[in-house]
Amino acid sequence: MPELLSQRAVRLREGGHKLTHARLTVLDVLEKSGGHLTSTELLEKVNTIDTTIGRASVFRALDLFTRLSLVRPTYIDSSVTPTYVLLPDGHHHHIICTNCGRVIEFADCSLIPLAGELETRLGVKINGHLLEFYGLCENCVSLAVAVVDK
Amino acid sequence: MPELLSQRAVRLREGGHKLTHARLTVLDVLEKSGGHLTSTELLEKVNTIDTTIGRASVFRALDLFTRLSLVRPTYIDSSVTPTYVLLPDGHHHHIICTNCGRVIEFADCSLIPLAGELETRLGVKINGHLLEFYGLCENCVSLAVAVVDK
DNA sequence: TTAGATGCAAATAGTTTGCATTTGT
DNA sequence: ACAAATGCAAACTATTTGCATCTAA
Repeated sequence: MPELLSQRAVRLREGGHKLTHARLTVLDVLEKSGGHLTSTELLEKVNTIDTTIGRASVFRALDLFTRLSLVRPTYIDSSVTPTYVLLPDGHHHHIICTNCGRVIEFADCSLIPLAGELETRLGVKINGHLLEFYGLCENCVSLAVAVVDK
Repeated sequence: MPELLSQRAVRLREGGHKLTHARLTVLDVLEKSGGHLTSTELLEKVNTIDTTIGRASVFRALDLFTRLSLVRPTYIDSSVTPTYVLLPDGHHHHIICTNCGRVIEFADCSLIPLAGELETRLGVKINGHLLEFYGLCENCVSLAVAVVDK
């Protein structure tokens, strides 16, 4: 357990949730790993730190963190188990490399005006959105160029 | 099984894959549903059409379709099982009513400049995107207002 | 002190695999 | 004809639940 509380731990407490050993350990592992862990990987890492923390608590922590938007499950390529990413701020999107599966996050998105326009034009009320770009990451672009160059 | 082949079925065949009854049925269900089915929902719907189609074939079809980019697993809200969306054929996007499940399509999207900017800033190559808005459709907005008015 | 959280183990859900059989081309 | 795909059932993996106990506030 870390001595000083991370921003996210503070948000946990402010949400009226207890800062338990299990939760803080899960959060710590996520923060140190940079995210993109499957629940199984997470469980393993948590258990190398503390063998007594149970499977269920890890899942319950993930569920809670997701509801609090501290974390978000993502699905890359055809894999079936989600990987969990830390959400640095409330709003970000992904560029997914269709070659190597790498996920790049970016924060800015220019959709608010579009959302507003759709609301007035179609009479709907928009509360959120999902935006993902697909393509090649920097590495895979280079590889593709290298292949072409041959 | 639909009498005339959808665009996606054609792409399947062009990829050298057989147009089997199981695959066409899965595709048909996906296309008629507007997407966002979990594997379990999909399996159920497929089995209301044809009881003899097995679990495994549905999963194998989903896997194949994903590799061919006909479909993509996505996440909405905090649910843990992916839902499968059809990747758009032409260029259009969805507004999904989170209350009644209605899907509204719209064509215009202002993402091309953003994509271009990301390409230069991050060194990636962007080939496509998935954009969905979540909210309330016109009907459900009215209902919500009615409730508030009481 | 006590509501909320936990660990455990058992139950359930979701997915994959091996193999004999069938089917699309 | 025959490679590819299927259905089935069993294996496997991932997640959830019930409950007695513990712990952070």
